[in-house]
Amino acid sequence: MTGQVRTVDGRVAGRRGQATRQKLLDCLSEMLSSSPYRDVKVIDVARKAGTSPATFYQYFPDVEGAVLEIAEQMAAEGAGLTDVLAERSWVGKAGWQAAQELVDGFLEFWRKNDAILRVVDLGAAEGDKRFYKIRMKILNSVTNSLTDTVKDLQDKGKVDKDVNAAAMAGSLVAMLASVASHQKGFSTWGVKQAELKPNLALLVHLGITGKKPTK
Amino acid sequence: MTGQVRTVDGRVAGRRGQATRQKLLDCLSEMLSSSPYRDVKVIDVARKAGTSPATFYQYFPDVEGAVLEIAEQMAAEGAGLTDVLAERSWVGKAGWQAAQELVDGFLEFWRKNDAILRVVDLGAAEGDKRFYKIRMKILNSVTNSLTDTVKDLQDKGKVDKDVNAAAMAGSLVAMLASVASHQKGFSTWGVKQAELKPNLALLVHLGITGKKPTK
DNA sequence: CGGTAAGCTGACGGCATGACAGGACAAGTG
DNA sequence: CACTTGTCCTGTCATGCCGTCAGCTTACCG
Repeated sequence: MTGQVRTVDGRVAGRRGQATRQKLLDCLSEMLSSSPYRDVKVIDVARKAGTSPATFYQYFPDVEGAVLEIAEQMAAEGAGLTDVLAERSWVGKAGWQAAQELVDGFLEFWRKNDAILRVVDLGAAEGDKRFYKIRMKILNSVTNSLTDTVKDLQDKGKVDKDVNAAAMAGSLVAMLASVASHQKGFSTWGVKQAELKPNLALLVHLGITGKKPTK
Repeated sequence: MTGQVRTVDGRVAGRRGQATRQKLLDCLSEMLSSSPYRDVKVIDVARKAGTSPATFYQYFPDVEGAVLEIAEQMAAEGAGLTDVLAERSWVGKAGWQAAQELVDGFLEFWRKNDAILRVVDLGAAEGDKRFYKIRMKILNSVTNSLTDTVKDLQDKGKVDKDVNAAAMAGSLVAMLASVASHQKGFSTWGVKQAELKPNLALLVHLGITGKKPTK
């Protein structure tokens, strides 16, 4: 299904090739964490990986292409977000707990992968299809799960019918993502992480169930 | 207050100088709307402005510097967001209206300035102080106003005391900003703008007042 | 051991960067 | 009108990154 890993000029990559390819990706990842996206140069990545720029171009069309690759890996292995939500009840105290754990898991996931995520976010915001597809892929597990939850509650008559489940879920997820990327901004602003989380959880709970949580 | 406009090498810019400087900024703005941030080159901006790269470097240290300048202008002139909220009541039907108008105004503002805003967002997410200061400046009017509203409702006993007003306001604003940048993402996802807005307004209302709106 | 494909790199033309010195230009002065 | 002054712009240049190619080295296989 995944197909073989191929070089730009069509050869199939063998063991050694895949290793250098991966090393390049790792180094790129590191670079993205330590310097602004705009200043990440192919030559630096190559140097850091102990190889030459030409090698980089053998495996990736450009920096963007490599970033997409990293994001793809993250989306694949990083089920990360999936299990945060599996089959949870949103009624009563369990609901409050679900909201809290969702927030926790989400922020943690974002913190771990912030460098790539903000590049993906930029690409998506710029309207690049490849980027917003992968962004969706990453957020899908959470968004879909939340959407289903809302629909479910609507069927049971616990949530107003005029709520658009997908829009609500998407908005909440967007909020979490945005807050996660700008945590530093919040703290200079005088809001500590510890204070932030319960408020986010509260908003999530309000959004999903329409009611204040019972704690 | 603003001080004189100065060139990089310290001279004060006269009438003609300010004009070309502004032209460069305008062209940069356009460029940012039409091509990815990473690919915006000084030479292109200069060409578009009918001048040379050397001229660009006379007025700005680099592309980042110029972007900050544009953002600063936007923050200054673009009170834009301020009047969306002036002295509004959040009780009863008025509250629902306030929420709707806030969402409307916010999305509109973002749509108008999306190109610069997403670059500012990136800079802020990357931890650049200059960028997140200006981001705060832009969002401050709304955030502060919302914060005050929440505090006010808390004083009147209408909102739980354990809500952190600033965290709540900040989170809601972050949500609006994020959704605004990714509207295209939402639409490929099957959620139309018209459906999005009321849901955002609902969330804002829930967050601020803790209650469902009376429509 | 020879053939084949994978893997890597030196080298190169092309282009962007960023600095400088000097020319063009407007405005004020005697 | 010539002269001065200070602003404004650009030609040019050294430097460095980009992206490609030909060609060399290495690994694998019969």
